[in-house]
Amino acid sequence: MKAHLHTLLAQALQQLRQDKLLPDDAPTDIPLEHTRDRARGDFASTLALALAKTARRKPRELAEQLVAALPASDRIARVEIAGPGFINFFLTSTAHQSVINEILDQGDAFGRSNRGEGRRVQVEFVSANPTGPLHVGHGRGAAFGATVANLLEAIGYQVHREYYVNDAGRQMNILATSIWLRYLEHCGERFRFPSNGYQGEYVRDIATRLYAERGGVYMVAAAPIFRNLPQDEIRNENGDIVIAGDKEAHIDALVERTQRLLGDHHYRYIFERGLNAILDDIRDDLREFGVVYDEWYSERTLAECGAVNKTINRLRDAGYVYEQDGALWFRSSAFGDEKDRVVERENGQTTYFASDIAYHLDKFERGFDWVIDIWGADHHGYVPRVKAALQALGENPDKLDVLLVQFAILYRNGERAQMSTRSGEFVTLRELRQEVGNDAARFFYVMRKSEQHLDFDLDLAKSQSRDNPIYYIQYAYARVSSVLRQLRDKGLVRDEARGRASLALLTEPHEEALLMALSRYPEVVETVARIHEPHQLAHYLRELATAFHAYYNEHRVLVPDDALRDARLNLSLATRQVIKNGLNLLGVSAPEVM
RNA sequence: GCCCCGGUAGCUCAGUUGGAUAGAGCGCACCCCUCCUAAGGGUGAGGUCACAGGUUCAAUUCCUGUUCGGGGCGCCA
Repeated sequence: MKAHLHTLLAQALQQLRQDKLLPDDAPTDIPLEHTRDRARGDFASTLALALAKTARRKPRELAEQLVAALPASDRIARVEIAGPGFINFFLTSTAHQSVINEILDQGDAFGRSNRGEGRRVQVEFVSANPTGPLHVGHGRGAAFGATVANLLEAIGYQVHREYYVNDAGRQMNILATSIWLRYLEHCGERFRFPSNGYQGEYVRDIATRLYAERGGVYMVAAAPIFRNLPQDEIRNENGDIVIAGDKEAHIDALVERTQRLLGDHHYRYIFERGLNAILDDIRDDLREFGVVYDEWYSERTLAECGAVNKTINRLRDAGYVYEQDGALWFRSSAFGDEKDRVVERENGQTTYFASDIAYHLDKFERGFDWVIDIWGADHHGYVPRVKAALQALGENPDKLDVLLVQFAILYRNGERAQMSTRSGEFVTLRELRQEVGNDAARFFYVMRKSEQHLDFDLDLAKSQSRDNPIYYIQYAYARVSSVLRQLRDKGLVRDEARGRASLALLTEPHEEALLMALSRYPEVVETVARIHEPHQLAHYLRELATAFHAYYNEHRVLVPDDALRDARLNLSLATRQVIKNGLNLLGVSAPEVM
């Protein structure tokens, strides 16, 4: 409908241009939007106001000429000029009602479009280090990323969902070492666990499984392991330092000792066992959350195939690498970054940043038209250097969009609840899903603008009332399903064709309001997908549900009049379809019964 | 110090990229089931859109500055 009006206005604009009523340099954009107030029609355009300046004409006069030049349309009841020069369009009832047929014809496809024209876009999200289970912060990235991907798919992009697995580097070595130490504890050895080791209960679980599978083959007496290591930092229960030390140096030395004592073969095995256990857990967790990937991309394979070194060489060849203090630096400041960045350390190891450049170069070389990264907001300072690197490598940094997601803070009984009561660690995504359910979690995570801090109210997410938007929306869906069951129980049969022939009977204000809401859906999807703001879809669905509940409360669907009943059933089913389509994009289920 | 995000009703937040009288939910005060799920609907009170300038026919929206809150500024990942 909006496109139709847009075409009409474009033709009118063209007409005025031909009649030399406008200068050649007049703007060609045509503003058109839904009105907030129905008294001002269905759509309003500020075209005349926008043209007034360059044309040096009175806006109202221009508006009159534009309206006079508008081609006739049977979908428009009348056009009014209001205020300083707004052009207000009032649609016919038939035009309002026709959206029902559109929805019923298109079904699950209603709201989808081909704006993206099959262009390939990669969405990389979550990508948490595989050193432990996902926590609630990752959950927001997962829900947001999955929804952004769904939305882009809905508007015609070919979407590739990817998880970057940081399976190389220091953190993974610390994990392998932690597992081995817990394994030794399981074997009966006693020692002080390193303060910078992975303390989580899941590490013990992996160690216990390792013992069950392999027995005592990795057993080594604890005492020599810790001999002559740099002093660890030791704190008491209150967090006060009891013995000062260098915990970083301690853990690094411990990792080295672990590798030496175990030997390469055994070390690799424990490393792989830990990595796989955690990755399997993350994969299961996300799949249960409705988040599925096309690819799990390994950082290690990048290094192993020499891509990291090759990338550094390419940067060097381009003249953006220099040596200083024994390290190799990338001159990112040449591309707007605030300072240069190390790509290879004094000890010869490449940095995480170097891997990331290679990874992003690889993304571009895989031929994506558009690359989207979804990161935690704490990584925002990282954006300029990645873009700088891409530019230095001759790629177009504008093809990369980085979307930042702020933290989610859990609240229970009005108080912060970041820590799990059971383990004393960060609440995991799995615990959250078990507590509030997948639907509420998916919905609450995307309810707020991503760059806004999210206060996640656990009590609200669990409550079954109007306060809880997810129940409120799902309830609207279930109500329509319930009406259909009632219809059957009364021995009545729905006649869709009769309903379609009787749409003119839908003249109640509540029905018109509902029709208006339904007709907005395709535009909402398109806008929300384009600007990556799923929260607006969540808000739209609540508004749609509000319109339906108000209607349902005021008028009966199952009336004796066959024609009216079938028309209302079609309207109700169209509403149900749109709710389902919208919830589907958000990864939320639409239950038949509640 | 520099960078990013935010400041809108008592609370939590929207505001369709600059439009007409700034919205919703909760909370508060009332009202509505002989009737398809009251897990619902309705009425009312509640605002200097942080502050000060600027651009514009038009600013909550864009620009500059100030202020308050959150986060980030490693040869960590």
